[in-house]
Amino acid sequence: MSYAVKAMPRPRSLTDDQIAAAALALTDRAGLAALSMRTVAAELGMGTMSLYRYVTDREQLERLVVEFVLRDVDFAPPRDAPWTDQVSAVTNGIRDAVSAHPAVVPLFLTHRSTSAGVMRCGDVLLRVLAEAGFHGPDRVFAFRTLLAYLIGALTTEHLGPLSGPGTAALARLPGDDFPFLAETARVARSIGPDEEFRRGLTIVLAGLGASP
Amino acid sequence: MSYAVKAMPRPRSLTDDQIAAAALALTDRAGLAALSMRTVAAELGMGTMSLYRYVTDREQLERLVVEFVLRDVDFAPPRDAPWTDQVSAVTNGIRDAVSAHPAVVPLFLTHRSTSAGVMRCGDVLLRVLAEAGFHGPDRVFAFRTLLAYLIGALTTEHLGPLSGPGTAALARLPGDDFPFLAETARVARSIGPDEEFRRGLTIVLAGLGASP
DNA sequence: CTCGTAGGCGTACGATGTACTCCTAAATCG
DNA sequence: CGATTTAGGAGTACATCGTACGCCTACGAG
Repeated sequence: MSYAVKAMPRPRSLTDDQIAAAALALTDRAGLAALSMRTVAAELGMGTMSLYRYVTDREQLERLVVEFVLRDVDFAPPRDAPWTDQVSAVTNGIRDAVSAHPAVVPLFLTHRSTSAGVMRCGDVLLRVLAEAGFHGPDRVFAFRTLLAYLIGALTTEHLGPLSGPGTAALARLPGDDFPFLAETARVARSIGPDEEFRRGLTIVLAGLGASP
Repeated sequence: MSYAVKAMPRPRSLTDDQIAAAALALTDRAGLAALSMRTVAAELGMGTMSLYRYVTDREQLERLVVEFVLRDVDFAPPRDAPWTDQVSAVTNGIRDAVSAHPAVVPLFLTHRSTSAGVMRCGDVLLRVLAEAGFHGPDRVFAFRTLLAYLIGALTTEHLGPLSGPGTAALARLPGDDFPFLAETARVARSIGPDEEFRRGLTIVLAGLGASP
């Protein structure tokens, strides 16, 4: 051990961001089902098993993608605006970043609790709520309600937006089986996803404002 | 063709319900990851490919499970109660049925738009909203917001209830990185999933009541 | 009893995640 | 400058998945 104690050969040729970008590009282009170790490795121009030098798991690969998408979120809620506007800013920022890549929405659900980016989102949101006067259990309920709405809205938007084919199929139903569903679907077809999300968020915020 | 026009040999030995019950039992016992064509067939005591006589797809298998779980929902909202109570009754009924089988929650997201049971839930909810005076786009927004909350709450509850290990891990964080998250997690540890769901629903209902 | 339908299932194929093992590129130190 | 050492790159292989295909046979109607 007299020499060569610190040999650091073959520097890593890939950064996490390069891997995440390749995986995200692939997913955007061919859908989440096309995301696999083999396809990502191919996208990076390397052998399948080489990818395992940079990533221990398929799960960690997915985490990289989640982190990568969330990095574009702007976390600077206007500090002197009403707290509802601040919550709106943060929530809309997250939603805009995520729904720019619809195919990866399911990954956010799976890795919700193990991603630093997701936790940063949560922390910012909780800070706004704390400054708005939410404390103790009330803050927990407010936070989880917002989170549930955000996750649910992203999910429904991803696998069946109002203006998409699912709603169209419902509207085409003969009115007998599910009359209200059919009628409402006809109204819903003309509503875009942005308006839907913002109106829903307004409803939740109104509910939050009613209690404290 | 003079005879044997109606030969119906070998009657089906399995009902949809039997298949769904077997798949559900398996999933409850061993988790959603253990649900596969082979395991369900084995649970039913038959060969793998025999299952395909009753089910065209893995997807249809999952739909059977969804339908089966939803059949236990009681759709009889108290007709002379305030509409908020009626919405609560329906929503809580769905949530109770689904969260009795936590492992299948992801299936509800995947098959949300292709299951008769799910559509029945939607129709009942829309009827209550219509009778409460919601019309046109307002009804759409109210419906989708409730749906988003329900789906989001089920999801978050499934893969990380407040009283679970995820929250505990957050509470153990050194306060430096995500101070609000850590502090809030400490408060949240003592909140049960039932209370969380009901309080969140109350918030959403308050928001719905504020607008019309 | 006969016959045709449809249930039961064994085999096989492509895709997936990943463990194991090898070869070799390259940075550091003598 | 060359030797040494460590880590990157990759081929092979295996278990598991969904499922297409085709064979055999149980069974009920005639």
